[in-house]
Amino acid sequence: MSIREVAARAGVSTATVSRVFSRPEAVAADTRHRVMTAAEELQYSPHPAASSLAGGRTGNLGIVVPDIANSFSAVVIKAVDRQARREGYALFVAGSEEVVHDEEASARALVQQVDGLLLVSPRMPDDALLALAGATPVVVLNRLLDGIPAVLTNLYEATRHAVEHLHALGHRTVVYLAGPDGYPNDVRLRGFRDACGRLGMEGSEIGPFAARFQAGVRAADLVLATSATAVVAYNDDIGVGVINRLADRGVHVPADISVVGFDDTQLAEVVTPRLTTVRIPAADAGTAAIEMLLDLVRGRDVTVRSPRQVSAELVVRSSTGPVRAVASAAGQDPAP
Amino acid sequence: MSIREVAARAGVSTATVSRVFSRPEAVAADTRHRVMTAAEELQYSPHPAASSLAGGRTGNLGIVVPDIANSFSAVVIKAVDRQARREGYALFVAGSEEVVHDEEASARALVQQVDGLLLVSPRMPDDALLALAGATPVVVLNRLLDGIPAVLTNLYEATRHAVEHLHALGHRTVVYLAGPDGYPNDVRLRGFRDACGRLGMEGSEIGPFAARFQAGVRAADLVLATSATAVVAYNDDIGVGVINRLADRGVHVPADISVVGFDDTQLAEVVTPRLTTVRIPAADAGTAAIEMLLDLVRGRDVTVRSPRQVSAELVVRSSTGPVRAVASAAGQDPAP
DNA sequence: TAACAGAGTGCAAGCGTTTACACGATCAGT
DNA sequence: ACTGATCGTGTAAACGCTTGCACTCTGTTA
Repeated sequence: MSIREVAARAGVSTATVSRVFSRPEAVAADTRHRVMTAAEELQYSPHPAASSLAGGRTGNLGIVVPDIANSFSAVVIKAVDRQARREGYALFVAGSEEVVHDEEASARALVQQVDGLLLVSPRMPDDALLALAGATPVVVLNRLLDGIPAVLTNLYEATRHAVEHLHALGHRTVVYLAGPDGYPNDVRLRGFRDACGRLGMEGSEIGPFAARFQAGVRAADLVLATSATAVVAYNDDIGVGVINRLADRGVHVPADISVVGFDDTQLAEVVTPRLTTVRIPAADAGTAAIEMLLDLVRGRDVTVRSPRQVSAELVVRSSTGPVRAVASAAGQDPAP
Repeated sequence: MSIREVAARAGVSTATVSRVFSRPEAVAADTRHRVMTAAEELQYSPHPAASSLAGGRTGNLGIVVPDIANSFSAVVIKAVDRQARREGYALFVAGSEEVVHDEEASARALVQQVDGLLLVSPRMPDDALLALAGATPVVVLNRLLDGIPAVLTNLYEATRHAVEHLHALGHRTVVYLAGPDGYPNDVRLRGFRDACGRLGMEGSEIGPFAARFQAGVRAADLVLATSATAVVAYNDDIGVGVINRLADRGVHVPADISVVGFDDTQLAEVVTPRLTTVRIPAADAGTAAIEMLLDLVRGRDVTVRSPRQVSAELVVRSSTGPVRAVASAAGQDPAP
């Protein structure tokens, strides 16, 4: 089951067999057929480790994400896996569980056995990132660093839209529930602050929280301790956690408090009330990233291209509504 | 940055350097230190492809799942990834998107570059599975096949409990919404049928459906076309889809129809009404599977052990309730 | 003191490919 | 008929590591 036995059976040299598998068009048609039948009869297929060693290409790609079980990551992975397989690559996956050290270690471990690496919302220091990018083609999703090809979302704008939406509903005091430190949180936060500033709203922040349901549950009580009438949560999981806890405490959404999330997870469509959220097209982002990576791997584009944008947008549902008329003259509630 | 340069710098042979990295205890302490400092100064680390080729071990594990973005799969992957990294293995992930051919192809592609393979709910034919298992250590999750180490859930019993629960609530006509063909669906179905038979209930089946929210939405209308008062859905996604659509059609859960799901996804706790569901401890299952696999890989246990069980259990929430008293004598509703 | 065990190290033969280079054959252009 | 491309194939040297075997030392044991 090595190349030699195929070569012997087909009456050719190992070089020819090798070429049949790597550059078939460089081999005469009849020779090629002879080799291929021999290979099939022997159930031969090239040994990946040997190919990598000799050829320098591994045929593998790698992706490292903050949390595999997180819906956003999972969808990205799925899209990437799909595309990778279609292009004949196998995919390594590693989750950093949000700890920088593991993230770096995973990436470094992978770098030797992949042809390219995709980093999702990486939190490692700039120089670590650059070092990786020096060792293998790297594309990042959700992070901006000079010299590294990136896929970004227009989350800054989308966050502003979310805040404007709340403003339009009459909210004037609003709180942002921060997620784990890093680019994705930063850009939301900037968008939030800038929008609040521009619109003259009173915006405050609590956190950081883990990007999970339970963290949202916990956050809800902190929110109630403020005078905010609306909350912008780092992601849907947190947002839904907030909604749940608010319900337990008898606070109505959106009548008493409005909630908006991020990601447009399946969750968002399914909770009661349905969650207003900023949709981030995870699958598109994943696909865009893997495409850039493949271009890079194949050396198609040595110049580092400008970051590619996928566009997030606010999806308005039922978890946001007009602020309760506290001492307002403009009461417009119909009598029951 | 090859072993030779490290050897030269440390004044030893390449064999010694190799041993320092593979069996450090076989090298004298001072030599080891010399080698390690040399390696660090040179930023050396062994080339995986070369090690695999020469040593026959890859240091990689692989997992193939039906759908990466599905919450159950994602949690399994997360648990497996965690454990694998902890043990020094890198992890390949492949999603079959529920198509048998892709599943087989992925598994076969991986088999050459891993030391062991974990298949989650595989649907490939028995002989394909056995062929794989002949080529590399294989553990399956959610499938039973003689000679292949497996991790199973006591889903048969748990399904029975679900049906008994419905029976106790007075339901007599119940429908099962099937998921994709395969072991996981089979065992639910058997449990369902047997329980219905035993309890004298009228049980029917519709499907198969894709294991997704939208499929559940679609299924809901089919359910309403029957006279069933309760539905057992293949998983939470479908169950939640059903609930959603029923709500849209003005049918109340659980007042008019009861719904139970499987998996105890985050979704289940968050929808309104909260979903009664059979909890399958995905993380435990993943961990158990990877542990078996590692034992196998390390040759600790050549005898194929009996399938390991992780235990599913019914979690009763608000989506199941007493059947509506149609023409029953035992009305017990308090007047409003 | 001889014999021997064990620890530590080096030598060198692989592991299964890829690919630069060389070679012969075929073919077009002159 | 001669030159030079072009095509198809073979030869053989890597690629970077592991490991069986042999060797040299130190101790131990008798």
